[in-house]
Amino acid sequence: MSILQRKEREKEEMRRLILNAAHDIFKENGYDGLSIRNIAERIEYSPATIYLYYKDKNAIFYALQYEAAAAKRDHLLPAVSIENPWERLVAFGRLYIDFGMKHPDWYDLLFLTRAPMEHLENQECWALGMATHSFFVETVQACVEARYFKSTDVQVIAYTLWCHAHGMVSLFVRERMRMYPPEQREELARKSFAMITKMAESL
Amino acid sequence: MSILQRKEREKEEMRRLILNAAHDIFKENGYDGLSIRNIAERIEYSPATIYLYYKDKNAIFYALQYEAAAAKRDHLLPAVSIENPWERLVAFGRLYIDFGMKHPDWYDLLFLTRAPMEHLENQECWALGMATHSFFVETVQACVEARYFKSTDVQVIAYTLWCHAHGMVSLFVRERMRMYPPEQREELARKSFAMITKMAESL
DNA sequence: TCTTTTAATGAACACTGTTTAGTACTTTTG
DNA sequence: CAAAAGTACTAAACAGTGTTCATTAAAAGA
Repeated sequence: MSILQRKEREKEEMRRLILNAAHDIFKENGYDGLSIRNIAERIEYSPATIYLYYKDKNAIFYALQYEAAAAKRDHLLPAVSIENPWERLVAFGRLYIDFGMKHPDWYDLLFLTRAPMEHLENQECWALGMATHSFFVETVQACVEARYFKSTDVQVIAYTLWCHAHGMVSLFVRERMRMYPPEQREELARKSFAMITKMAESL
Repeated sequence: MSILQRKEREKEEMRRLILNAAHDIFKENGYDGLSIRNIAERIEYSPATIYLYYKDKNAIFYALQYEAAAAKRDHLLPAVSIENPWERLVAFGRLYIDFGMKHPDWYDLLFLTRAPMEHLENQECWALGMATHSFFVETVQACVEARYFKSTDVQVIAYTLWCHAHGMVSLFVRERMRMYPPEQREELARKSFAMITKMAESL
């Protein structure tokens, strides 16, 4: 039976080898610069071999997306341990935006890339993202229960805050802020975050 | 001299013929389904001919983006004539979101597609977009002057509102709202818009 | 009419994702 | 141990993509 285990382990190692190569190329050249053929070249196998370990390029995309989701979760982790719900919410928001600004490629992969989501073959990634999202919603819930807001509609509050943060990051990532000089952009983002938190206080 | 005029006119007609074909294919199959070769096939010319009228595929992308910007401006036009600045601002926001929801492909082209913006060869489109944006900022300015807000930082207010609207539309367009059942999504967007306007009132 | 300029294209190049037939090696079976 | 079965891998091909260039056909100017 051990021989099957070894084969299984080797298969897993090969999958990792491919994914690591994909990850490196993605970091160097973005998703546009990532092709089955340059993955194959980097790991010194033929392009056809990759199809023995991943169904198609989408499968590799999904695997990368999972890595991005894990990186995002790790980035947001420091907020989890904050006791006070309002402070936790603010820290979460700040870290979310920080993640997007520092890792535009990963944010892109998670939220901006047109992906064939309808098949939801990407269950693990979706589950991970949902867990993070749930934590966010629960924090809003805690704030509501502690009467930090006048409104009690948890879903709408959470959604509204998320839209604002996502809007900021995606306008930044996709370079749609050219009307503001580069050095002003981060300041604007900071001020806008301060404004939305102030607005939320009297919500 | 008239012969040169005719040539110029014919050149312009050919550019329109190409762009109309591109526009049709884009509407039918999205930007992914748009290729130089299927444009050529539709207008019954060889692919190489297209390069006599457009530098490359990016040039066609820019031309389409301009059409999208014009469509957006037209969609927002009804708000312009509203006298009261606050009502004008609310109408503008509502129409902006409405445009994005009804024409996801165009919104995509304008704000979500990764485009080589750095060369800003797309001056006309940028100018058109800026004009629309300026109108928005001016409306915020008018609201500030009429003391609809406590804050007087026009730029930050405008940016914050834009981020929220853009966040809503882009999460919708890129299908990142699967945690909410489809019939709930529009309602959530409506409620969130109501919430941000209420927040803005006491801003 | 002859020459020059212009418009259009066929064919090629260098890519892309993906499939398939066939080879070489490993494991299992007789 | 040798033959059969199964597995890992790849070369080559297919159908696409954007783009370039030499060549041809037509129009314009002399």
